[in-house]
Amino acid sequence: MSKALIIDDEQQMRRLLCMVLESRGYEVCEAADGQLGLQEAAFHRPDVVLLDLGLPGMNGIDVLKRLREWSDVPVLILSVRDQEAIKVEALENGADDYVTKPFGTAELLARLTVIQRRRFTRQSAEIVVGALKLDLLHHEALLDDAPIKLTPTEFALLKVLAEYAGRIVTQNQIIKQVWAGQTSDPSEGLRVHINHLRKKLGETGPRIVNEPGIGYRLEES
Amino acid sequence: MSKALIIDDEQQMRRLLCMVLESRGYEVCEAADGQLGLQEAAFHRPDVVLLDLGLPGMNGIDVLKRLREWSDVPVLILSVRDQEAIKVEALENGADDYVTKPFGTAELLARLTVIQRRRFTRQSAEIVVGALKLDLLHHEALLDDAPIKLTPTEFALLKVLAEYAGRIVTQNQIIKQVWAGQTSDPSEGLRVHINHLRKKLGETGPRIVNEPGIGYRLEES
DNA sequence: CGCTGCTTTTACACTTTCTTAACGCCACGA
DNA sequence: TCGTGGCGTTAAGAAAGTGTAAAAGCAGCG
Repeated sequence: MSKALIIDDEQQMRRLLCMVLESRGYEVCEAADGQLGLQEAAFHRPDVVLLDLGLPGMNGIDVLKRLREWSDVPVLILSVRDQEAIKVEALENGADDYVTKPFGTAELLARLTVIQRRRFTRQSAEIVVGALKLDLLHHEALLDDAPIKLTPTEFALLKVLAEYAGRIVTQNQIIKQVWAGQTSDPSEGLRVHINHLRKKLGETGPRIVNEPGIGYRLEES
Repeated sequence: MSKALIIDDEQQMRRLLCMVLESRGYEVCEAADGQLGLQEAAFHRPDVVLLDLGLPGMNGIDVLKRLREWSDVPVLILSVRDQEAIKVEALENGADDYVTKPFGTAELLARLTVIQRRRFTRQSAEIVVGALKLDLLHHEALLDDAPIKLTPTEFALLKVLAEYAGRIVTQNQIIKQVWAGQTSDPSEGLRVHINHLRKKLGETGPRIVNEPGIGYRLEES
């Protein structure tokens, strides 16, 4: 049985979600604001979190960031419509998916199932892209089963690209995930690290393709 | 069942619209001038409003503005030909679309459906229009599930059009959203980017239709 | 203190994208 | 029939973004 945590200030919404989730066998706990939500998450260790972005007090995005400092729990965002920018920001900060209020219960449950499964598969300690294998446990990169030497920054960068292999990763996303919480502005230096990575990946490994003005994409060669 | 409110001073027109709408299952109420129209809107809370711009007394635009002070209800403008300036003004003041008298009932009903649908279908960071799918998170455009390469400007432009798919977007609205906060005046260059987009969308994708003097509309093909 | 490995900065050539301008077309009204 | 205005199309220069190399900071460590 999975444990779910609901973080939403509206009691009505909490009750609705609670009923829906319990009817599907979830064990549910609730929190009425971000502060409480973080405490509950730390205490109960839920298997999935439903987070309302329109919280009073602490911003929903901030709750997400704080949560992501120590937890990989799947997070489903609940947001009101017409907040594209905020939704994208939430996804870039580690949210797994979101639904827009008002939502159907069928859709809600479907998305919950998907993000729990995805998180489970993504949690594997290896990421394989063609001839490249990233061993997250041992912090090791293998190319054709031969280890290649990567600096910490290069490894983090390649990890981000490999997680979304085949898809575009925005420069903002890269910077947020690789240089999280740092003061310096590495936007210029990103190009240099990409350059180093390309050299180390050589001909046989995946290619790092640039999408001008947007970001990069890792492609099997 | 949806409720529709007709605001038009010509009784003949009201009767025609009434018949068309009722035959499609709408519950219809009517108002003969702007003042009454606002009262009816407040009282009956219609799901869609059909507003004639050529009203006696209160200007149609003013009715729209007053309505928009408290309501998001979709508004379809009824206007006569050769009033481009007024149509643009209406669209930029929150109208959702317009039809030009005389109009076909098929077109009228189609537009009504489109403007009512949009408000409920934005469920994810994806926008889907026929064979086209925009992935806002990954800044990626898919046509028949195959990625197509768009420049940043093209992507932003297509995003605006796709958000309002089926409805008209004025040139000003486009420019405001795509070139937000920039100094240069790209009003001339808009045509060029539209041209590029049309080529990349090809035959299978949605069509970008021009409404002379007003703006553009993205239509499923 | 100087070495070493990593990161960041700087500089410049190169590529892609954006803007601008020009021209032809078409619909419309005088 | 001829202007006129709005649009589609094309080409070229301007601007922005990218690849690459080299040097300059910046820790840790003998």
